Amino acid sequence: MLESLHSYLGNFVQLTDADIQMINEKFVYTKIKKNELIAENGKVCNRLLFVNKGYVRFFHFDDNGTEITSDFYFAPTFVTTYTSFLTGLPSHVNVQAMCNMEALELSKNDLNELYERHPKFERVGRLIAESVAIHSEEHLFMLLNQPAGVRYRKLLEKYPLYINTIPLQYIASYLGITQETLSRIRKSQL
Amino acid sequence: MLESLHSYLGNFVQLTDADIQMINEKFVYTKIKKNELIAENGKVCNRLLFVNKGYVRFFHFDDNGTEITSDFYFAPTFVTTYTSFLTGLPSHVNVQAMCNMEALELSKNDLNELYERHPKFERVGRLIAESVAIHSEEHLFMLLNQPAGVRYRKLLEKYPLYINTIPLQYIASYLGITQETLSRIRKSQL
DNA sequence: TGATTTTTTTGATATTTATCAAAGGTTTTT
DNA sequence: AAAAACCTTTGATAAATATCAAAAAAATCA
Repeated sequence: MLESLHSYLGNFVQLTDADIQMINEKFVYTKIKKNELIAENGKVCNRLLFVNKGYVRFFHFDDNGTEITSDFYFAPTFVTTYTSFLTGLPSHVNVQAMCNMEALELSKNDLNELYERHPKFERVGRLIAESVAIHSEEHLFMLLNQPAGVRYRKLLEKYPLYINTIPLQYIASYLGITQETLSRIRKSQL
Repeated sequence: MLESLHSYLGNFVQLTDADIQMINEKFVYTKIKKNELIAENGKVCNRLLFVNKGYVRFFHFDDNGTEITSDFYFAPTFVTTYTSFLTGLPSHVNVQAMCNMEALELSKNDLNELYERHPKFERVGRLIAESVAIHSEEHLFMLLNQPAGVRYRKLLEKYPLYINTIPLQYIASYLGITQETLSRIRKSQL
């Protein structure tokens, strides 16, 4: 578990033994059950989780009360409600574990302490922020001006391992369509 | 111009005289004409611009050859094709100046030198990356599962000063609709 | 200013997608 | 294994949006 985190961070910067020790001290092992909410609408999110197995779903309710899935993050990855965590404002999304998961948790205070103590972590923070920005830009591009069937095919190409295991209802709103429409698209593409 | 950059950066970190001098040395003044491309599809983008007046438009062509506007950035702001600049891969978008603009330019090499020399800039980089991530998440949320009229109204609320001055054709694809539809929406909301 | 080009609007029609209701499947729970 | 809960599919219809073509309006240029 910790090794998985080390190797994930190793993609961004080179870690010394001292760094690794600091990491091991700060991150706390947590178990999260399937469907549990990692972050909640209306509450400030002060957690940063490193998830090394499974995936999470981001969702919220639109003006009509319809549940909208806005994002998925697949392990190995950091998970937090980015906007809330960064700004300290209440989150407008929920984050839900889609499987029983094990994770390593870091509080916002501890993260800031890492930032203060070592510029290397500042760099990790920057690189992760950059990857988040790229991630959501990709989602954006997929949504813009392509018919739903094309969007679905692109999603399949991008996450071939996952899409067929995620309940259809969640994928639908991620693509900006209803479940019924996605069901028909799937059928038509067999 | 430089003062505007200092004050913009001052929102993120406290700058010392030495920092300011370093900034003044690295950033180069540039003029950019209306409609000029700041970055181009297929080319690697190695520029980071600080724009303190006007705004830029991001666009690309979809599979049918239709031009899609994917983003706007309004001064004062940094502008770059984020993904290309960060990854070193060719850009898949074009960035176009929407007015005659003046800007301060920083090369990727100089930026990296700033990062190496001073962790403070690493932090600025992180904070800017974070704000970019938030920016594109907001666009994403707007697109997800709301009828076009609602999306347009939200856009108006968010950028009241700008939307009425941006040519309608560009706003349309940003909202994920055609110009004709946007024209009708505008009419219906008078 | 008048001519030219670009942008926006309008109309008619086609296509895509949503909605609502109900029936089948699957999975989970007891 | 049966019951309950949940998820997916199907059908009929309505609503939203796209497309194509042309006219009107606005901006730019000579």
